[in-house]
Amino acid sequence: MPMKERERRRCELQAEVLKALAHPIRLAIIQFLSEGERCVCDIVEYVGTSQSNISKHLSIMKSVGILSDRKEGLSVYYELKMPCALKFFGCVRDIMESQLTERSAALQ
Amino acid sequence: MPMKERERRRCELQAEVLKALAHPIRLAIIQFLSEGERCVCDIVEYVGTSQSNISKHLSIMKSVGILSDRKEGLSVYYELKMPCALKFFGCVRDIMESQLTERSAALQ
DNA sequence: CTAATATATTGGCAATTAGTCATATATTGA
DNA sequence: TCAATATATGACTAATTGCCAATATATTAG
Repeated sequence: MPMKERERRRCELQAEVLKALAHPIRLAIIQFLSEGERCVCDIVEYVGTSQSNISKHLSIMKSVGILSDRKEGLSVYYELKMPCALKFFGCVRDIMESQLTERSAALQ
Repeated sequence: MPMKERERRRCELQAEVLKALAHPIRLAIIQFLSEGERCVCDIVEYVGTSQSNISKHLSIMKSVGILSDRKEGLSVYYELKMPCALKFFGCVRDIMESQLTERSAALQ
């Protein structure tokens, strides 16, 4: 039997959050923020791309609730609101590793 | 200090896996497969889009190791290789709910 | 071999996304 | 008030993604 409308909407909402995670720069930011809140200038230095680019990625993650921000003087500090994301990355890493294992096994 | 090259590559690989998760139809398929392996025809019926569309989504997920497949006669059965994904969805749901709470609080 | 069925693939187009550059906004200090 | 600094936003382009329709491939039955 076909899926329910309610289920469909739930998937759409989840996909929005996941899309906001699914970018290498945004993952790097999350990784960096896992150590604690940081100002935009430090994130720019760490990731190594333009300030406007970082600012856009931050606003994408903030808009879905992954990050929160706090202004202090000229600086804006961002904080990770989704510590569980880090656990998940371990799971993603397992997938990647088993993939590598399979690929190298296929080469034997 | 700027992030290391190795770290950058790790983020790129992780982003590939996350991108393969970050689509409403693909999440619906994962949800469906969490109950056990299913053939393509059943997935098509459950999700309710074209067969070619489902087939493409399946191949995207298979290519990054989220799914595996097994052929039996005319049918191809897909299986979820990433049970941890389901745990993560609980975390995503928390984010979504706290977002809703904040939004409705903002309306008060 | 031929027809029927299940699945995969291809081409083309519309929509979305990522990045850059330039500019706007906000805060602070002089 | 003015200059300097940190961050955000808007316009634009290039690249990517998602979908459909049509077609290709593979398996089985007869």
